[in-house]
Amino acid sequence: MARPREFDAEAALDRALEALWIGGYEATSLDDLCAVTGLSRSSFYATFGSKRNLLLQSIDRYVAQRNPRMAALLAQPMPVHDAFAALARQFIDQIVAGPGRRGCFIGNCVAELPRSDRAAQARVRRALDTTEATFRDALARARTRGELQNAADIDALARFLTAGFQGLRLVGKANPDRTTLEDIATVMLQCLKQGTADTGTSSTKDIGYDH
Amino acid sequence: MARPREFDAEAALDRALEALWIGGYEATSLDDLCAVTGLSRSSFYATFGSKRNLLLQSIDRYVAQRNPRMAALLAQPMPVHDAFAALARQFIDQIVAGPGRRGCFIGNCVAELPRSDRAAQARVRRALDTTEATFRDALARARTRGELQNAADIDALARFLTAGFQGLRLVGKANPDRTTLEDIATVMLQCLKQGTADTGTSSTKDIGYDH
DNA sequence: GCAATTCGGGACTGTTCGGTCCATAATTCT
DNA sequence: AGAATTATGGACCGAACAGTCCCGAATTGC
Repeated sequence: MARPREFDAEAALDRALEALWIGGYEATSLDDLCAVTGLSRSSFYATFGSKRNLLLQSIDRYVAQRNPRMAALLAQPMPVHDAFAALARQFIDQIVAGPGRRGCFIGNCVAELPRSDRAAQARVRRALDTTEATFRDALARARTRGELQNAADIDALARFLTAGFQGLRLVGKANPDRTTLEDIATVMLQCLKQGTADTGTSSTKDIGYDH
Repeated sequence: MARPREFDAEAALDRALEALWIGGYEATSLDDLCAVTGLSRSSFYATFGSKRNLLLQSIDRYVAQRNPRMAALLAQPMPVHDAFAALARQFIDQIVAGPGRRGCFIGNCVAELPRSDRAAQARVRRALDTTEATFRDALARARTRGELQNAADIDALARFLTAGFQGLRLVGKANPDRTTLEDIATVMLQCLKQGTADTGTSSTKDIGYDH
């Protein structure tokens, strides 16, 4: 019994997320957000409540979009090391090509948002936890496949990889140099190499990048 | 032949840097900066030129202050692994205790500053290069001491550690949990363990944290 | 087609932003 | 002492900020 809304709220959220991702929270104005979403101010407030609320929704949206894709990539039938190497390669490709040079949205938020903003801090923390859990699942599956020593601390590895990828993407944002990023990834993923170190191809450099 | 300035420009820069570090660039206003430095607006502009210029100076100042301290710590007479573990421990202590929960100023800048800001991007990139060089020096010295296999790729290790510490501090800002951070550090520093893996105490967990 | 209801454009608000400017106070040299 | 010079405080500027509001337009059920 009323006029239906003329826009797709989810699509608007996606575009707003992208704007926040590229520009940062503080530096992106409401006018910017309205322009990129195509919404008027009233529609914006009716849909998202406030700029801050949009940020929180954007964080959730980012996780909901990206995490499944990452999980799917890691679920491919290949050794864990290779799976994580594929993930690293994907990030590196995006960074070098350009579109990935905005860093990780979560990482950006962690860096920019003040400690005083409890709600936002909780969100980003949960986002990092989600990544960590996804990594842990992949590692646990690898262990049941016998790829990791049983002694291997899956929790610690997952945490390390979460931080490691954040570091990779942060450095990549400042310095989008393929060689540098591949160096980082190579050493980072050494921790996933088989315990039997004499596989013949275990130079420090070799994780499958063909350069 | 004129009235001397009544404040210490360097001390003012230090306090301004701290404010930018805590609050971020966009979220810190000129009024904030004047308040924390004690300067009036005119003195501020006479000294720093502009807010943006202050940011650039702050980045340089941060590097000039922190890097020597880090280099000194890594130059202590101990195995490289232990030296880097000491560095990690220091960061973790600061994060858990509170004052380190602002993250790394350079990392924050990388995350917040837009790609379009070429000058600032160049500065932070140089800052990361400085860290990398400091790490590389420490690793090179370790190699001459015979602590690393000659095959070890010093460059790659230095780049990895640069990214790794950034990741550690970023995660620490969002999740200041000692155990999590020690997990990250433990795995991260595995790459510095002696090639002879059977030193008896080489569980994944053990890098000297006494918890 | 008419009443009810909701949407959306954009004008509007008070505040804060980065930056400028000037009158005054403080200091030095002669 | 007085002229010259410079630092300082704070008033001031136009622009941009996040958020509010209202009224015309559009769409529904009846």
